[in-house]
Amino acid sequence: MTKMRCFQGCPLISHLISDPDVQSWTLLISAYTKNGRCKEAIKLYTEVKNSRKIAPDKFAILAVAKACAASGDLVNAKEIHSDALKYRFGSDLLLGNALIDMYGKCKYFEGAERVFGDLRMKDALLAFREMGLSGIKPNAMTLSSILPACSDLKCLNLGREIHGFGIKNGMGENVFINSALVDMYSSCSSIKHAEMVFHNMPRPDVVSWNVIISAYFSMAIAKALNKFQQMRINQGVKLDIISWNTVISGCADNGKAQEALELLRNMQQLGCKPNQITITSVLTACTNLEVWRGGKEIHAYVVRHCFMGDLAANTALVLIYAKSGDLEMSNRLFSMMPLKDTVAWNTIIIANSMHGRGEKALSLFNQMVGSGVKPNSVTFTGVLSGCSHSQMVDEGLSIFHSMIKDHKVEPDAEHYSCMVDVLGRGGRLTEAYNFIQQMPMEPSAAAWGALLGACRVYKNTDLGRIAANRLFEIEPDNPGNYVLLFNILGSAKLWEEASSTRKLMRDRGIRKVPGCSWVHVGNRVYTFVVGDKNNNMSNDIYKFLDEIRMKMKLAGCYPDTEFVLQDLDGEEQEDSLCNHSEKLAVAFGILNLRGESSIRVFKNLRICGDCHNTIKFIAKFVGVQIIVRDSLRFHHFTNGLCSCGDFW
DNA sequence: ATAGGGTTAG
Repeated sequence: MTKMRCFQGCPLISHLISDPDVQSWTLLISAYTKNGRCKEAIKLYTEVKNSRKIAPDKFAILAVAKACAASGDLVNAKEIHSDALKYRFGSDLLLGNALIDMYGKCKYFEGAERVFGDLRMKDALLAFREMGLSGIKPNAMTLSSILPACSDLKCLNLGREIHGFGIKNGMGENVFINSALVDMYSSCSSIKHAEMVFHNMPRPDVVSWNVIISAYFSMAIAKALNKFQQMRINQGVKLDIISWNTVISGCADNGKAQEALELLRNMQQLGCKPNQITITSVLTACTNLEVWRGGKEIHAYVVRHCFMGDLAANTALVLIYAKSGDLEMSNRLFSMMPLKDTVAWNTIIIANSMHGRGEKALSLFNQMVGSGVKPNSVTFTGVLSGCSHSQMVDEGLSIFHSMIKDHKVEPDAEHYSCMVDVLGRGGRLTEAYNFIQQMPMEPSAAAWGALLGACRVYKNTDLGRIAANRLFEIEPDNPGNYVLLFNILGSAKLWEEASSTRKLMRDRGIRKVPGCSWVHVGNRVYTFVVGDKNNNMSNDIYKFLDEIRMKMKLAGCYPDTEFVLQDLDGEEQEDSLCNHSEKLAVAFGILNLRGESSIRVFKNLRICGDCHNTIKFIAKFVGVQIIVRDSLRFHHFTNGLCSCGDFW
C-alpha cells in the first residue's frame, strides 16, 4: 500500500529500488509514459541520470524521447537529443526515428531536420531499398519502425518494397508490421491497399482497428463510423483510449460536433477516461458548434480534470469563449496561459478583431512580436481585419507594409482583401478600388465583396455597380451580392435599376438564405425566423417591440426605411422591419432577463441596419448589454452605442 | 543472454 502511494506520488521512485539498473529504469520510464504521466517519466530519467551516475543506453533514451514526444516538452527534448549524441547513438535508426518523431510532436521542425541530417535517414532509406542496410538483415523491429518514416515522407514505393520484403521473409502475419503498413498505405492515399492489408490480417488487434478507422476518416466519414460500430461489436478487441480519440477527432475534423460530444459521453459511460487529446478534439469540435452555452460546461470539465496546462486545450477554450460572445473570459483565459505559441496569439488577436477591438488586436500583435513569437500569415489576416473593423486605416497600411519588410511574410489574396476592407470601411473608396487593380494576383470575391460592402456604407453607386458586376461573374450564386447592390441602388432611389437587379437574381433562380436568430435562455436555445409567431411569448414580444418603436419615435428616431428593401423577397412582401428574427430574439431575451445584465443573440446572416438602430435603443432603454453575433462579427450594444461604430 | 525496443489518436 505504502509502496503504491509512493509510485503514484513520489518523484524519486528509484529510492524504492535498491540498485536500479538500466533495464528496470527504462521499464519504469515506459510505464509512466504509457499511463500518460510524461512529466514523471522525464523527471525520473533526469534525476536518476544525475544522482546515480548511470549512463543511459539507447533504450532508456528511446523511452524518455517518447515521453517528451507525448507531452510536447521541447526543453527536455533538446536535452534528450544531446544525450543521444553524447552517448554515441547519433546514427541509430530506431532512436533516430524516435527523435524525429519527438521533435515533430514538439513542433520543432529544425530539430527534426537536424536529426534527419545526422542520421542520413534518406541514405538509410536508400540503403534499405537495396536491402543491404550495411550488411545487416532487417528484422521485424526494423521494418515496423521504418514504416512510419515512409508514412511521414509519403514514400509509397519504398513502403511497397518493405511490404514485399516482409512477406518474403516470413513476417507476413506480424501484427506490428501490418498495422504500420495499413497506416503507410493510408498516408500515401492508397486506401484500397490499406483495406486489403487489414482484411488479410489473421488477427487484427486494437491498433490495427484504430489504424483502419483513422484511414477511413481521411476518405469517407460514414465508412469510418461504420467500421467503428463493427469494432464495438467485435468480441476479439477491446476499445482503448486511442480508439475513442480516433473517432472523436475524426468527427471533430468533419464538423460533427454533436457526434463528438455524444462519443465523449459514451466513452465515459464505458469507463474510459478522456485524456488531453480527447479534450482537445472535443474542444476543437465545439469551436464550430453553432449553439454553445458559453463554453462553461466543457471549461469546467477541463478544470476538473486538470487539463488546464495544455496549450491546445487552452487555445481552443479561448476561441470558444470568443465565438460564444464572451470576449472578457477569452482575454482573461489567454492572459493566464503560461505558454503561448503562434496559434495561441493568432487566436486571441482574431478574437479581439471579431469583437471590433482593433486597438487591442494591434497591441496584442505588438506584444506577440515583443515576446519573440513569430507571426505568420494568419496573424496578419487577424490584425488587418481588426484594423478594418475599427477604422484604423493608417495602422492597417503600416502593418501591411511591414509584412515583408520586417516579418518576411508574403501577402496573399486574403491580406489584399483585408486591405480593401481597411480602405473601404475607412471611406477611402477610390484608393480601395485602385488597390484591387494593383493586386499581383487575380482579385478574389472577398476583395470585390469588401469594396461592395463599403459602397453600401458610403452610398457609392458607381463603384458599387463595378464591384457587383465582377461578383456576379465570380460567384453568380451568392444571393448576398444581389441584395447589397439592390440596397445601394434603392437608397439612391434608382428604383428601376434596383428592380432589374432583383429580376436578374430571380431569373437565375437564386434565393436568399432565410434569416434566423437564436438566443439562450435558461437551459434552452430559442430559435426565431422572420415574422415568427411560434413562441409561447409571441404576443409579449410584439407588444414589447411596438412599445419600443413608439418610444423611439418620441425620441425622434424613425425607422430607417432603406432596410425595408433588405428583406423584400417576393412572397415576403409584407415583412416589415419590426419582425426581423434578430429583433424577436433580442425582445425574447430581454423579457427573460432573470436578473442578468446582458444577453447574447446569434444570427446566421449579417444584422439588418434598422435592427442595429433598434437594438442600440433597447440597450439604452432597458439598461443592459446586448451582444449580437452576426455572420461576420460581434456587436456589443451598450448605452445606445455599438462597438462596431455603426460600420457593421 | 531469461528484465527494456517496433505499429495507432492531436
